[in-house]
Amino acid sequence: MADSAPDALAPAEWKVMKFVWRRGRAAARDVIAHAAAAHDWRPSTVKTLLKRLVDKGHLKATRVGNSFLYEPVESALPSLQRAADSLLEHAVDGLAGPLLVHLVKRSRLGAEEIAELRALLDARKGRAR
Amino acid sequence: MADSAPDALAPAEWKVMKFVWRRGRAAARDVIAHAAAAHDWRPSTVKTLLKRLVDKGHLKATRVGNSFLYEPVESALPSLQRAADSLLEHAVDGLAGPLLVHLVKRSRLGAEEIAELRALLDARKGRAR
DNA sequence: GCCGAACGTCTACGTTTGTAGACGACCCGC
DNA sequence: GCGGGTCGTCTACAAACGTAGACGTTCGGC
Repeated sequence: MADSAPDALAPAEWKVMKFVWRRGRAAARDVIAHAAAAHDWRPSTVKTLLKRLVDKGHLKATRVGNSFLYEPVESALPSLQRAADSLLEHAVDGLAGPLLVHLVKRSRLGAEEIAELRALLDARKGRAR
Repeated sequence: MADSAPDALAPAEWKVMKFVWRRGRAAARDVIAHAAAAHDWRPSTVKTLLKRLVDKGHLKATRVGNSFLYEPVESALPSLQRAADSLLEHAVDGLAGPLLVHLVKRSRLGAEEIAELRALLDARKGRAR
């Protein structure tokens, strides 16, 4: 059974993870500085979140000197996909379509991504369902 | 101003709302029966959730006899869209694309919806961003 | 007109989340 | 070698969530 999917992220945890994912890895001080500016969080708040994220298995902490270097255990995509899956589970009836339309409208997509999605839809077309 | 978006739904609340959305409206007894079968919830649990949903403004309760008839204040789509928006906010970097790809793969779409999405992507194509 | 079944409300309690202070350990510069 | 600053841990507490029992009210059937 292995460890499989870690616990889902709470909103405040997403914010921390998002920062660490962007950096690749970060020291507490970086996260603290960012969170102070972006969310007006006190250092203690960030420390607590970092610890919880390590406990939950989302971050790996490697000792460096007197402190830790935090890095994501997995890339952002799997977590996003799991969140997306649970979103889809909530889509009643035939709302998956309108929901996708909404998402596409709201997304900033590059030309390549648009092409990829089009290709995917074309492949789906024949054997829809 | 006005009342605007109600609070976000918690996981257990989504389950209740999903049922009510499908029915259009429902009496407590219907929800209780469904939840007992689907989630093994005690009647009290469902009653509490129904009350919280009414308090949060997701359900409207109209007295009918000795009980209430519950119906959604808004259709499922707006709630789903709000959930989708918060999902997109978590999408770091250029992950919106892969995320959409994942969603399209996981979704059961009809031919018409596929056509609509394709048209949308075509329109996006030129002035991709 | 009374009784039982069903309904909604109140209360409860453990867990998770958001937010944060206190404190002891430790490393680096002087 | 010492002191100051930084780090992580422990503790705290309110609010939200998940789950549920107790209870008073009330509607419908007999």
